[in-house]
Amino acid sequence: MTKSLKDKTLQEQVYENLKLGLLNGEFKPGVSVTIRGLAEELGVSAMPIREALRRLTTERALVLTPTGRVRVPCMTRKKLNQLVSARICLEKQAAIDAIPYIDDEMIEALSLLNDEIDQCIERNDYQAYLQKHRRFHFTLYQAAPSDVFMPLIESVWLQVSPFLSLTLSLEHLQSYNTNDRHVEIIQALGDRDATGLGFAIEADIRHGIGSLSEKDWPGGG
Amino acid sequence: MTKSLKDKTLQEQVYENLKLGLLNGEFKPGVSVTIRGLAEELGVSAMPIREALRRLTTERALVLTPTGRVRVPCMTRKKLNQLVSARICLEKQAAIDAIPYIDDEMIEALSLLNDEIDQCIERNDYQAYLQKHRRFHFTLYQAAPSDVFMPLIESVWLQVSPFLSLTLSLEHLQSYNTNDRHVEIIQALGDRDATGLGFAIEADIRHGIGSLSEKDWPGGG
DNA sequence: TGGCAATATTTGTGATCACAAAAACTGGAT
DNA sequence: ATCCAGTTTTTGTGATCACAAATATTGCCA
Repeated sequence: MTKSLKDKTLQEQVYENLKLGLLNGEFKPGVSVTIRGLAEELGVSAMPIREALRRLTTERALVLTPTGRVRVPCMTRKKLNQLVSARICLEKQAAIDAIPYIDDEMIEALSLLNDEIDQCIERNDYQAYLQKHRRFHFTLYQAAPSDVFMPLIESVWLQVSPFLSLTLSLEHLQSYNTNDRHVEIIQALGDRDATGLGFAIEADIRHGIGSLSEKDWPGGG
Repeated sequence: MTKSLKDKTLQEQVYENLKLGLLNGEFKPGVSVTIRGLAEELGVSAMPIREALRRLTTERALVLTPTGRVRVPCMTRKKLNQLVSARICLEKQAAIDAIPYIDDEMIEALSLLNDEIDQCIERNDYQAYLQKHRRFHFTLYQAAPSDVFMPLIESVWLQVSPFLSLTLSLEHLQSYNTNDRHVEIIQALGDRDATGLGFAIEADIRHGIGSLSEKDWPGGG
Protein backbone atom coordinates (compact mmCIF):
# COMPACT_ATOMS: atom_id res chain seq x y z
CA MET A 1 0.00 0.00 0.00
CA THR A 2 2.57 2.53 -1.07
CA LYS A 3 0.62 4.56 -3.58
CA SER A 4 -2.77 4.05 -5.20
CA LEU A 5 -4.73 5.52 -8.04
CA LYS A 6 -6.50 8.04 -5.85
CA ASP A 7 -3.31 9.35 -4.29
CA LYS A 8 -2.61 12.70 -5.76
CA THR A 9 0.88 13.29 -7.02
CA LEU A 10 3.16 15.50 -5.02
CA GLN A 11 3.13 17.98 -7.83
CA GLU A 12 -0.66 18.17 -7.62
CA GLN A 13 -0.61 18.71 -3.88
CA VAL A 14 1.95 21.47 -4.17
CA TYR A 15 -0.09 23.07 -6.94
CA GLU A 16 -3.27 23.09 -4.90
CA ASN A 17 -1.40 24.32 -1.89
CA LEU A 18 0.07 27.26 -3.77
CA LYS A 19 -3.18 28.00 -5.55
CA LEU A 20 -5.06 28.26 -2.28
CA GLY A 21 -2.31 30.46 -0.92
CA LEU A 22 -2.66 32.77 -3.90
CA LEU A 23 -6.45 32.92 -3.64
CA ASN A 24 -6.22 33.61 0.09
CA GLY A 25 -3.84 36.48 -0.38
CA GLU A 26 -0.84 34.88 1.23
CA PHE A 27 1.45 36.05 -1.58
CA LYS A 28 2.09 39.73 -2.02
CA PRO A 29 2.45 41.15 -5.53
CA GLY A 30 6.06 41.63 -6.50
CA VAL A 31 7.68 39.04 -4.26
CA SER A 32 9.59 36.31 -6.01
CA VAL A 33 9.26 32.63 -5.30
CA THR A 34 12.05 30.18 -5.91
CA ILE A 35 12.07 26.50 -6.57
CA ARG A 36 14.56 25.67 -3.86
CA GLY A 37 12.91 27.98 -1.38
CA LEU A 38 9.50 26.38 -1.76
CA ALA A 39 11.05 22.93 -1.88
CA GLU A 40 12.60 23.41 1.52
CA GLU A 41 9.52 25.12 2.90
CA LEU A 42 7.17 22.38 1.79
CA GLY A 43 9.59 19.56 2.46
CA VAL A 44 9.68 18.11 -1.04
CA SER A 45 12.28 17.99 -3.75
CA ALA A 46 12.59 20.42 -6.60
CA MET A 47 10.63 18.46 -9.18
CA PRO A 48 7.10 18.81 -7.80
CA ILE A 49 7.71 22.50 -7.20
CA ARG A 50 8.97 23.03 -10.72
CA GLU A 51 5.91 21.45 -12.21
CA ALA A 52 3.50 23.28 -9.94
CA LEU A 53 5.16 26.59 -10.73
CA ARG A 54 5.02 25.79 -14.43
CA ARG A 55 1.29 25.27 -14.15
CA LEU A 56 0.77 28.48 -12.22
CA THR A 57 2.80 30.55 -14.67
CA THR A 58 0.79 29.02 -17.51
CA GLU A 59 -2.37 30.22 -15.76
CA ARG A 60 -0.76 33.64 -15.32
CA ALA A 61 -1.16 33.30 -11.56
CA LEU A 62 2.58 33.81 -11.41
CA VAL A 63 4.79 35.43 -14.01
CA LEU A 64 8.24 34.78 -15.37
CA THR A 65 10.79 37.56 -15.47
CA PRO A 66 12.84 37.79 -18.68
CA THR A 67 15.52 35.77 -16.90
CA GLY A 68 13.25 32.96 -15.82
CA ARG A 69 12.64 34.01 -12.26
CA VAL A 70 9.14 33.45 -10.93
CA ARG A 71 7.24 36.16 -9.10
CA VAL A 72 3.78 37.20 -8.01
CA PRO A 73 2.61 39.64 -10.67
CA CYS A 74 2.08 43.32 -9.93
CA MET A 75 -1.19 44.93 -10.97
CA THR A 76 -1.62 47.81 -13.36
CA ARG A 77 -4.77 49.80 -13.88
CA LYS A 78 -5.04 48.65 -17.47
CA LYS A 79 -4.64 45.02 -16.53
CA LEU A 80 -7.19 45.31 -13.76
CA ASN A 81 -9.72 46.75 -16.19
CA GLN A 82 -9.23 43.85 -18.53
CA LEU A 83 -9.40 41.29 -15.78
CA VAL A 84 -12.71 42.80 -14.72
CA SER A 85 -13.93 42.61 -18.32
CA ALA A 86 -12.87 39.00 -18.52
CA ARG A 87 -14.54 38.13 -15.23
CA ILE A 88 -17.78 39.75 -16.37
CA CYS A 89 -18.06 38.04 -19.72
CA LEU A 90 -16.95 34.63 -18.47
CA GLU A 91 -18.93 34.58 -15.25
CA LYS A 92 -22.03 36.02 -16.86
CA GLN A 93 -22.03 33.20 -19.36
CA ALA A 94 -21.17 30.54 -16.78
CA ALA A 95 -24.01 31.70 -14.54
CA ILE A 96 -26.50 31.72 -17.38
CA ASP A 97 -25.38 28.24 -18.42
CA ALA A 98 -26.02 27.13 -14.85
CA ILE A 99 -29.68 28.18 -14.82
CA PRO A 100 -31.09 24.89 -16.13
CA TYR A 101 -29.32 23.03 -13.35
CA ILE A 102 -30.53 25.25 -10.51
CA ASP A 103 -32.89 23.56 -8.06
CA ASP A 104 -34.23 24.58 -4.66
CA GLU A 105 -31.40 22.82 -2.92
CA MET A 106 -28.83 24.90 -4.79
CA ILE A 107 -30.66 28.13 -4.01
CA GLU A 108 -30.79 27.10 -0.38
CA ALA A 109 -27.05 26.44 -0.38
CA LEU A 110 -26.28 29.79 -1.97
CA SER A 111 -28.48 31.63 0.51
CA LEU A 112 -26.71 29.90 3.35
CA LEU A 113 -23.31 30.85 1.96
CA ASN A 114 -24.51 34.41 1.63
CA ASP A 115 -25.51 34.49 5.29
CA GLU A 116 -22.18 33.05 6.26
CA ILE A 117 -20.42 35.75 4.27
CA ASP A 118 -22.27 38.35 6.33
CA GLN A 119 -21.21 36.68 9.53
CA CYS A 120 -17.59 36.61 8.41
CA ILE A 121 -17.66 40.35 7.85
CA GLU A 122 -19.28 40.95 11.23
CA ARG A 123 -16.71 38.94 13.10
CA ASN A 124 -13.86 40.43 11.04
CA ASP A 125 -12.71 37.07 9.71
CA TYR A 126 -11.09 37.94 6.42
CA GLN A 127 -9.76 34.47 5.63
CA ALA A 128 -13.16 32.85 6.08
CA TYR A 129 -14.78 35.63 4.11
CA LEU A 130 -12.55 34.98 1.11
CA GLN A 131 -13.34 31.28 1.25
CA LYS A 132 -17.09 31.69 1.51
CA HIS A 133 -17.18 34.36 -1.16
CA ARG A 134 -15.21 32.16 -3.48
CA ARG A 135 -17.42 29.20 -2.76
CA PHE A 136 -20.55 31.22 -3.46
CA HIS A 137 -19.40 32.07 -6.96
CA PHE A 138 -17.78 28.76 -7.79
CA THR A 139 -20.67 26.56 -6.68
CA LEU A 140 -22.91 28.61 -8.92
CA TYR A 141 -20.62 28.34 -11.93
CA GLN A 142 -20.04 24.65 -11.35
CA ALA A 143 -23.75 23.84 -11.25
CA ALA A 144 -23.54 23.14 -14.96
CA PRO A 145 -21.06 20.28 -15.28
CA SER A 146 -18.31 21.47 -17.57
CA ASP A 147 -14.57 21.65 -17.77
CA VAL A 148 -14.55 24.62 -20.08
CA PHE A 149 -15.50 27.72 -18.12
CA MET A 150 -14.16 26.89 -14.69
CA PRO A 151 -10.48 26.71 -15.64
CA LEU A 152 -10.77 30.02 -17.48
CA ILE A 153 -12.53 31.67 -14.57
CA GLU A 154 -10.05 30.27 -12.09
CA SER A 155 -7.18 31.69 -14.08
CA VAL A 156 -8.70 35.15 -13.91
CA TRP A 157 -9.41 34.86 -10.19
CA LEU A 158 -5.84 33.80 -9.58
CA GLN A 159 -4.65 36.89 -11.38
CA VAL A 160 -6.74 39.34 -9.37
CA SER A 161 -6.55 37.67 -5.97
CA PRO A 162 -3.12 38.79 -4.75
CA PHE A 163 -3.87 42.37 -5.67
CA LEU A 164 -7.38 42.39 -4.21
CA SER A 165 -6.24 40.86 -0.96
CA LEU A 166 -3.63 43.54 -0.71
CA THR A 167 -5.99 46.44 -1.29
CA LEU A 168 -9.45 45.31 -0.23
CA SER A 169 -9.40 45.22 3.52
CA LEU A 170 -12.18 44.53 5.92
CA GLU A 171 -13.13 48.19 6.05
CA HIS A 172 -13.98 48.02 2.38
CA LEU A 173 -16.08 44.95 2.90
CA GLN A 174 -18.03 46.58 5.68
CA SER A 175 -18.89 49.71 3.76
CA TYR A 176 -19.28 48.05 0.38
CA ASN A 177 -20.92 44.80 1.33
CA THR A 178 -21.53 42.59 -1.68
CA ASN A 179 -24.45 40.97 0.05
CA ASP A 180 -27.14 42.95 -1.75
CA ARG A 181 -25.75 41.94 -5.13
CA HIS A 182 -25.66 38.32 -4.10
CA VAL A 183 -29.32 38.58 -3.13
CA GLU A 184 -30.06 39.88 -6.60
CA ILE A 185 -28.19 36.92 -8.07
CA ILE A 186 -30.20 34.45 -6.01
CA GLN A 187 -33.40 36.25 -6.91
CA ALA A 188 -32.66 36.04 -10.64
CA LEU A 189 -31.75 32.37 -10.28
CA GLY A 190 -35.08 31.68 -8.62
CA ASP A 191 -36.86 33.41 -11.48
CA ARG A 192 -34.73 31.66 -14.11
CA ASP A 193 -34.19 35.18 -15.42
CA ALA A 194 -31.09 35.03 -17.59
CA THR A 195 -31.00 38.73 -18.39
CA GLY A 196 -31.45 39.76 -14.79
CA LEU A 197 -28.84 37.26 -13.71
CA GLY A 198 -26.35 38.69 -16.17
CA PHE A 199 -26.88 42.18 -14.84
CA ALA A 200 -26.62 40.99 -11.25
CA ILE A 201 -23.35 39.18 -11.92
CA GLU A 202 -21.88 42.17 -13.68
CA ALA A 203 -22.99 44.48 -10.89
CA ASP A 204 -21.48 42.20 -8.27
CA ILE A 205 -18.13 42.07 -10.03
CA ARG A 206 -17.96 45.78 -10.75
CA HIS A 207 -19.07 46.54 -7.23
CA GLY A 208 -16.36 44.41 -5.70
CA ILE A 209 -13.61 46.17 -7.60
CA GLY A 210 -15.22 49.56 -8.07
CA SER A 211 -15.01 50.33 -4.38
CA LEU A 212 -11.29 50.85 -4.88
CA SER A 213 -10.63 54.56 -4.94
CA GLU A 214 -7.46 56.11 -6.22
CA LYS A 215 -5.87 56.40 -2.82
CA ASP A 216 -6.31 52.71 -2.15
CA TRP A 217 -3.93 51.92 -4.95
CA PRO A 218 -0.58 50.70 -3.62
CA GLY A 219 2.25 53.17 -3.75
CA GLY A 220 4.28 54.50 -6.58
CA GLY A 221 2.10 55.56 -9.51
CA MET B 1 28.46 32.86 -26.87
CA THR B 2 26.73 29.72 -25.69
CA LYS B 3 23.37 31.07 -24.59
CA SER B 4 22.02 34.59 -24.32
CA LEU B 5 19.01 36.31 -22.85
CA LYS B 6 17.05 36.14 -26.05
CA ASP B 7 17.61 32.45 -26.59
CA LYS B 8 14.41 30.65 -25.84
CA THR B 9 14.66 27.72 -23.54
CA LEU B 10 14.30 24.27 -25.02
CA GLN B 11 11.09 23.86 -23.09
CA GLU B 12 9.70 26.98 -24.73
CA GLN B 13 10.66 25.79 -28.20
CA VAL B 14 9.05 22.42 -27.63
CA TYR B 15 5.93 24.10 -26.30
CA GLU B 16 5.57 26.35 -29.33
CA ASN B 17 6.30 23.46 -31.61
CA LEU B 18 3.57 21.33 -30.07
CA LYS B 19 1.13 24.22 -29.88
CA LEU B 20 1.49 24.93 -33.57
CA GLY B 21 1.05 21.25 -34.29
CA LEU B 22 -2.16 21.23 -32.30
CA LEU B 23 -3.50 24.35 -33.97
CA ASN B 24 -2.62 22.97 -37.39
CA GLY B 25 -4.45 19.74 -36.77
CA GLU B 26 -1.43 17.47 -36.71
CA PHE B 27 -2.69 15.66 -33.62
CA LYS B 28 -5.79 13.56 -33.86
CA PRO B 29 -8.22 13.46 -30.91
CA GLY B 30 -7.73 10.36 -28.80
CA VAL B 31 -4.11 9.60 -29.57
CA SER B 32 -1.75 9.60 -26.66
CA VAL B 33 1.55 11.38 -26.54
CA THR B 34 4.42 10.21 -24.38
CA ILE B 35 7.35 12.02 -22.90
CA ARG B 36 9.93 9.60 -24.19
CA GLY B 37 8.28 9.39 -27.59
CA LEU B 38 8.34 13.12 -28.14
CA ALA B 39 11.81 13.39 -26.63
CA GLU B 40 13.19 11.02 -29.22
CA GLU B 41 11.17 12.56 -32.02
CA LEU B 42 12.31 16.10 -31.25
CA GLY B 43 15.81 15.12 -30.28
CA VAL B 44 15.79 16.53 -26.76
CA SER B 45 15.79 14.99 -23.33
CA ALA B 46 12.73 14.31 -21.22
CA MET B 47 12.76 17.49 -19.18
CA PRO B 48 11.77 20.05 -21.82
CA ILE B 49 9.03 17.71 -23.01
CA ARG B 50 7.70 17.24 -19.50
CA GLU B 51 7.44 20.94 -18.93
CA ALA B 52 5.88 21.65 -22.31
CA LEU B 53 3.31 18.92 -21.76
CA ARG B 54 2.56 20.28 -18.30
CA ARG B 55 1.83 23.66 -19.82
CA LEU B 56 -0.38 22.20 -22.52
CA THR B 57 -2.39 20.11 -20.06
CA THR B 58 -2.83 23.21 -17.90
CA GLU B 59 -4.30 24.95 -20.93
CA ARG B 60 -6.53 21.93 -21.55
CA ALA B 61 -4.95 21.54 -24.98
CA LEU B 62 -4.04 18.05 -23.84
CA VAL B 63 -5.64 16.05 -21.06
CA LEU B 64 -4.39 13.69 -18.39
CA THR B 65 -5.93 10.26 -18.03
CA PRO B 66 -6.61 9.15 -14.44
CA THR B 67 -3.28 7.33 -14.55
CA GLY B 68 -1.24 10.29 -15.70
CA ARG B 69 -1.05 9.50 -19.38
CA VAL B 70 -1.28 12.44 -21.75
CA ARG B 71 -3.59 12.42 -24.73
CA VAL B 72 -5.26 14.67 -27.25
CA PRO B 73 -8.78 15.22 -25.88
CA CYS B 74 -11.86 13.85 -27.61
CA MET B 75 -14.74 16.17 -28.31
CA THR B 76 -18.28 15.84 -27.02
CA ARG B 77 -21.28 17.79 -28.21
CA LYS B 78 -21.71 19.40 -24.82
CA LYS B 79 -18.11 20.46 -24.65
CA LEU B 80 -18.20 21.86 -28.16
CA ASN B 81 -21.22 23.98 -27.28
CA GLN B 82 -19.43 25.42 -24.30
CA LEU B 83 -16.25 26.05 -26.21
CA VAL B 84 -18.30 27.96 -28.76
CA SER B 85 -19.90 29.97 -25.95
CA ALA B 86 -16.51 30.72 -24.50
CA ARG B 87 -15.11 31.77 -27.85
CA ILE B 88 -18.05 34.08 -28.43
CA CYS B 89 -17.93 35.92 -25.14
CA LEU B 90 -14.14 36.19 -25.02
CA GLU B 91 -13.57 37.14 -28.62
CA LYS B 92 -16.49 39.55 -28.70
CA GLN B 93 -14.98 41.43 -25.78
CA ALA B 94 -11.45 41.25 -27.13
CA ALA B 95 -12.57 42.63 -30.48
CA ILE B 96 -14.50 45.45 -28.87
CA ASP B 97 -11.51 46.31 -26.68
CA ALA B 98 -9.44 46.49 -29.85
CA ILE B 99 -11.59 49.16 -31.50
CA PRO B 100 -9.73 52.17 -30.06
CA TYR B 101 -6.48 50.81 -31.46
CA ILE B 102 -7.73 50.20 -34.98
CA ASP B 103 -6.18 52.37 -37.66
CA ASP B 104 -6.27 52.27 -41.44
CA GLU B 105 -3.14 50.20 -41.52
CA MET B 106 -4.73 47.49 -39.38
CA ILE B 107 -7.86 47.43 -41.54
CA GLU B 108 -5.66 47.14 -44.59
CA ALA B 109 -3.80 44.22 -43.04
CA LEU B 110 -7.02 42.42 -42.12
CA SER B 111 -8.44 42.91 -45.61
CA LEU B 112 -5.27 41.47 -47.08
CA LEU B 113 -5.44 38.46 -44.79
CA ASN B 114 -9.05 37.97 -45.79
CA ASP B 115 -8.09 37.93 -49.46
CA GLU B 116 -5.33 35.46 -48.75
CA ILE B 117 -7.80 33.23 -46.95
CA ASP B 118 -9.91 33.15 -50.10
CA GLN B 119 -6.90 32.23 -52.18
CA CYS B 120 -6.01 29.40 -49.81
CA ILE B 121 -9.45 27.93 -50.22
CA GLU B 122 -9.26 28.24 -54.00
CA ARG B 123 -5.95 26.49 -54.23
CA ASN B 124 -7.02 23.88 -51.69
CA ASP B 125 -4.23 24.68 -49.25
CA TYR B 126 -5.64 23.69 -45.91
CA GLN B 127 -2.49 24.31 -43.87
CA ALA B 128 -2.12 27.83 -45.16
CA TYR B 129 -5.81 28.46 -44.67
CA LEU B 130 -5.60 27.55 -40.98
CA GLN B 131 -2.63 29.87 -40.53
CA LYS B 132 -4.19 32.84 -42.26
CA HIS B 133 -7.52 32.36 -40.55
CA ARG B 134 -5.80 32.21 -37.19
CA ARG B 135 -3.75 35.26 -37.96
CA PHE B 136 -6.84 37.21 -38.99
CA HIS B 137 -8.48 36.68 -35.63
CA PHE B 138 -5.37 36.98 -33.47
CA THR B 139 -4.07 40.17 -35.03
CA LEU B 140 -7.44 41.74 -34.37
CA TYR B 141 -7.53 40.61 -30.74
CA GLN B 142 -3.95 41.62 -30.18
CA ALA B 143 -4.49 45.15 -31.44
CA ALA B 144 -5.18 46.17 -27.87
CA PRO B 145 -1.99 45.37 -25.98
CA SER B 146 -2.93 43.03 -23.19
CA ASP B 147 -1.87 39.78 -21.65
CA VAL B 148 -5.30 38.99 -20.28
CA PHE B 149 -7.56 37.94 -23.13
CA MET B 150 -5.10 36.34 -25.50
CA PRO B 151 -4.04 33.48 -23.23
CA LEU B 152 -7.68 32.68 -22.49
CA ILE B 153 -8.62 32.77 -26.16
CA GLU B 154 -5.63 30.66 -27.11
CA SER B 155 -6.60 28.03 -24.59
CA VAL B 156 -10.05 27.74 -26.14
CA TRP B 157 -8.65 27.59 -29.67
CA LEU B 158 -6.27 24.85 -28.63
CA GLN B 159 -9.20 22.86 -27.32
CA VAL B 160 -11.27 23.09 -30.48
CA SER B 161 -8.50 22.86 -33.05
CA PRO B 162 -7.81 19.12 -33.13
CA PHE B 163 -11.52 18.38 -33.46
CA LEU B 164 -12.19 21.03 -36.07
CA SER B 165 -9.27 19.96 -38.19
CA LEU B 166 -10.59 16.46 -38.07
CA THR B 167 -14.12 17.34 -39.14
CA LEU B 168 -13.95 20.57 -41.10
CA SER B 169 -12.45 19.67 -44.43
CA LEU B 170 -11.90 21.80 -47.47
CA GLU B 171 -15.35 20.94 -48.81
CA HIS B 172 -16.85 22.63 -45.80
CA LEU B 173 -14.72 25.69 -46.31
CA GLN B 174 -15.77 25.97 -49.94
CA SER B 175 -19.48 25.78 -49.26
CA TYR B 176 -19.44 27.66 -45.97
CA ASN B 177 -16.87 30.31 -46.67
CA THR B 178 -16.29 32.55 -43.68
CA ASN B 179 -15.26 35.37 -45.95
CA ASP B 180 -18.56 37.22 -45.79
CA ARG B 181 -18.47 37.28 -42.01
CA HIS B 182 -14.95 38.60 -42.04
CA VAL B 183 -16.05 41.39 -44.33
CA GLU B 184 -18.75 42.28 -41.79
CA ILE B 185 -16.10 42.35 -39.09
CA ILE B 186 -13.88 44.68 -41.09
CA GLN B 187 -16.86 46.86 -41.90
CA ALA B 188 -17.82 47.21 -38.24
CA LEU B 189 -14.21 47.99 -37.34
CA GLY B 190 -14.14 50.76 -39.90
CA ASP B 191 -17.32 52.21 -38.42
CA ARG B 192 -16.07 51.78 -34.86
CA ASP B 193 -19.40 50.07 -34.33
CA ALA B 194 -19.02 47.98 -31.18
CA THR B 195 -22.48 46.45 -31.33
CA GLY B 196 -22.18 45.50 -34.97
CA LEU B 197 -18.72 44.12 -34.35
CA GLY B 198 -20.00 41.92 -31.56
CA PHE B 199 -22.71 40.50 -33.79
CA ALA B 200 -20.25 39.94 -36.62
CA ILE B 201 -17.81 38.10 -34.37
CA GLU B 202 -20.54 35.91 -32.95
CA ALA B 203 -21.87 35.16 -36.43
CA ASP B 204 -18.41 34.27 -37.66
CA ILE B 205 -17.79 31.85 -34.81
CA ARG B 206 -21.20 30.22 -34.98
CA HIS B 207 -20.92 29.99 -38.73
CA GLY B 208 -17.58 28.23 -38.60
CA ILE B 209 -18.86 25.54 -36.29
CA GLY B 210 -22.51 25.53 -37.27
CA SER B 211 -21.73 24.11 -40.67
CA LEU B 212 -21.10 20.80 -38.95
CA SER B 213 -24.07 18.59 -39.54
CA GLU B 214 -24.80 15.47 -37.56
CA LYS B 215 -23.26 13.14 -40.11
CA ASP B 216 -19.96 15.02 -40.02
CA TRP B 217 -19.47 13.98 -36.40
CA PRO B 218 -16.78 11.33 -36.06
CA GLY B 219 -17.99 7.82 -35.49
CA GLY B 220 -19.57 6.18 -32.52
CA GLY B 221 -22.39 8.10 -30.93
C1' DT C 1 30.54 58.63 1.18
C1' DG C 2 29.56 56.81 -3.39
C1' DG C 3 30.52 54.19 -7.41
C1' DC C 4 32.33 50.12 -9.53
C1' DA C 5 34.84 45.97 -10.54
C1' DA C 6 35.75 41.38 -8.75
C1' DT C 7 33.98 37.61 -6.34
C1' DA C 8 30.62 34.55 -4.21
C1' DT C 9 26.04 32.93 -4.03
C1' DT C 10 21.61 31.89 -5.75
C1' DT C 11 18.76 30.31 -9.37
C1' DG C 12 16.44 28.01 -13.40
C1' DT C 13 17.42 24.63 -16.97
C1' DG C 14 18.39 20.36 -18.74
C1' DA C 15 20.11 15.57 -18.14
C1' DT C 16 19.98 11.11 -16.07
C1' DC C 17 18.44 7.54 -12.94
C1' DA C 18 15.52 4.44 -9.85
C1' DC C 19 11.07 3.06 -8.98
C1' DA C 20 6.38 1.61 -9.02
C1' DA C 21 2.22 1.54 -11.48
C1' DA C 22 -0.05 0.81 -15.79
C1' DA C 23 -0.37 -1.15 -20.22
C1' DA C 24 0.85 -4.44 -23.64
C1' DC C 25 2.03 -8.87 -24.67
C1' DT C 26 2.40 -13.92 -24.20
C1' DG C 27 0.99 -18.55 -23.77
C1' DG C 28 -1.81 -22.03 -22.23
C1' DA C 29 -6.34 -23.98 -20.72
C1' DT C 30 -11.10 -24.43 -21.82
C1' DA D 1 -11.34 -18.84 -31.14
C1' DT D 2 -11.72 -16.72 -26.04
C1' DC D 3 -10.52 -15.62 -21.74
C1' DC D 4 -7.33 -15.05 -18.11
C1' DA D 5 -3.12 -15.36 -15.40
C1' DG D 6 1.71 -14.39 -15.62
C1' DT D 7 5.35 -11.85 -17.65
C1' DT D 8 7.61 -8.12 -20.07
C1' DT D 9 7.67 -3.49 -21.65
C1' DT D 10 6.34 1.17 -21.41
C1' DT D 11 5.36 5.19 -18.82
C1' DG D 12 5.03 9.17 -15.51
C1' DT D 13 6.92 10.74 -11.12
C1' DG D 14 10.26 12.23 -8.13
C1' DA D 15 15.22 12.75 -6.86
C1' DT D 16 19.77 14.40 -7.73
C1' DC D 17 23.47 16.57 -10.28
C1' DA D 18 26.23 19.75 -13.44
C1' DC D 19 26.23 24.02 -15.52
C1' DA D 20 25.85 28.69 -16.86
C1' DA D 21 23.52 32.89 -16.30
C1' DA D 22 21.72 36.20 -13.15
C1' DT D 23 21.89 38.29 -8.76
C1' DA D 24 23.88 39.60 -4.43
C1' DT D 25 27.90 40.67 -1.82
C1' DT D 26 32.28 42.32 -0.96
C1' DG D 27 36.13 45.29 -0.98
C1' DC D 28 38.78 48.71 -3.10
C1' DC D 29 39.59 53.28 -4.89
C1' DA D 30 38.50 58.08 -5.82
